[in-house]
Amino acid sequence: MPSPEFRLYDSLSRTVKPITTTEPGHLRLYSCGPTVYSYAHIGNFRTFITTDLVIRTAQAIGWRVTSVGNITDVGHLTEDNVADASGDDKMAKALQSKEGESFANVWDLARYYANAFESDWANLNLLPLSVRPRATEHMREQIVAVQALIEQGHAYETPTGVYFSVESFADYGKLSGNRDREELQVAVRDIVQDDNKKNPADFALWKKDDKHLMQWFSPWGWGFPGWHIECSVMAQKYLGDTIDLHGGGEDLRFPHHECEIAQAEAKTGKPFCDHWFHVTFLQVEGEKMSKSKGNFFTARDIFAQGFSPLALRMALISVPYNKPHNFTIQTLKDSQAHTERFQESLSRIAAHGLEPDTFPTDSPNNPYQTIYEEALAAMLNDLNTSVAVAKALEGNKQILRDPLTAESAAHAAWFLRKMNELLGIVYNTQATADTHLEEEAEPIIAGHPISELIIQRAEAKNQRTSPLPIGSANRSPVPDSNSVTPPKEPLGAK
RNA sequence: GGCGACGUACCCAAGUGGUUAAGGGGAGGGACUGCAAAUCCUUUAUGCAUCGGUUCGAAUCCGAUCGUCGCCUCCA
Repeated sequence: MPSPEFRLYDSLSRTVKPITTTEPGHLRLYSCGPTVYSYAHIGNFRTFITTDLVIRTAQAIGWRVTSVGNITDVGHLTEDNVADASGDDKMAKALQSKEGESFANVWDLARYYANAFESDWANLNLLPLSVRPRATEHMREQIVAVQALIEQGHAYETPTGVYFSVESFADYGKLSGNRDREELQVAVRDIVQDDNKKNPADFALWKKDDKHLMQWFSPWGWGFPGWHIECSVMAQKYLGDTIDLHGGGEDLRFPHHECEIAQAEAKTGKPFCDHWFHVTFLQVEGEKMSKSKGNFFTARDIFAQGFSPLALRMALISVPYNKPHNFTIQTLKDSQAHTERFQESLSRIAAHGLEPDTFPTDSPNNPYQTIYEEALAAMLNDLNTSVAVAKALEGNKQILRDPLTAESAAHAAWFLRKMNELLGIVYNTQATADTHLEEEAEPIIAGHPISELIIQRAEAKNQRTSPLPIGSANRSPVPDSNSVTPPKEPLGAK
């Protein structure tokens, strides 16, 4: 039986098109992960949940999925296009911040936040990825790739580092539309000019810097890799030269993904990836969420206000991934109520001796079959989560209306299992004792609207008061003892 | 300058040419209850930013206009 089409908007061709797999029924996808210099925020998770939904939807139509999502645990420069070596390093900066005081060094800091990230990941019911590579553990591969690019004439060494030559790769700009020379100049408008670069748009593959907090020895001396090289190298290592699908936040489209394409295709001469998805940035209470504004929330901030992780998950997917989504306290409250109604169904079903672990995987003549199929069809149509969630609620409403018998309870259990496999909003199958929330939840919701907290926080920020009203409560300044290991001497570290 | 998204009821939001414009929230009415909460039932857009066009037929396609927003810079 041919598998149904899984249609997804492709940023490269700018059309909605079916996902094709190199190997029939086997999807290989790469999703760009976070730089772990702080706790991941809800906008990060909109992106990661989108990848999770791609995986779940693919599995729902019987595909095998090999998923790779990196953790960037190298600081890089805050301004990656800046050619001089004076830019600040994200992780070094974090280490110098108030919260960073408790860490002995950047290695500890990265390890702590990477662990926190994986814990949030599980709490939000995200499926484990097949491979979760870290940049620091793939230094050799990155160095080898840079060497290859130099040998092929796509890269050159300068006194400050190694740069990729944009002119050597004709397709540079095909993803972002920054194709001609002049447009490119504007796209990278704020760069600091470095006379060592042949072209202002050339980007760093390796930075020479023997003062950097994280450094490795290379054929070009002590230094660290450019930001873009890790992803294309790790994607190709685990998924092959050509991968089926690649995604990330919309900010990564340019320059990050554009540079990944250039590096990967220049090196192998083969297409790197034919299908790209980008997740639109979240807004919060009608405003752009950004670090500089201080109105962003970590997942933990939301949990600390008494909202369940599944409620956050549901709120984040209530609007499709590629549409503007204004995240509000109202949506979060609604989602919390819906989550509780799923709980109600689960406990009624439990009265018939059925627990999620024992929910049937098969259920002939199930009256909920149609609703499930409608939800699946919505997901296959460019991840229409609004409709899929509506279907989950519709089915749940019917369950709550039904004075359950043993038979109808089994039908309901099947439905909830299938919806949960597809959307992950009914019950958590990923959280374990290791991923407990660090603090007991605060009383609740109504008295703590996020909108108020945003204002308080912004005011506090303006007045430079400390501690911040949000986030401080659940941010243990002292890392868990088991999450900190002595700084591991990495391969080639000085 | 480049790339892109959006404008549907009080609010969020689905809708990819064809019978009565999903779903959720809110609000009104009702059932249940000693009262309330919860729950259940029910009502709530002759209308889809504006104007023009294509069509037997358009919220859906095309054009123009107005408006809002995002990314390209730290950021997913």
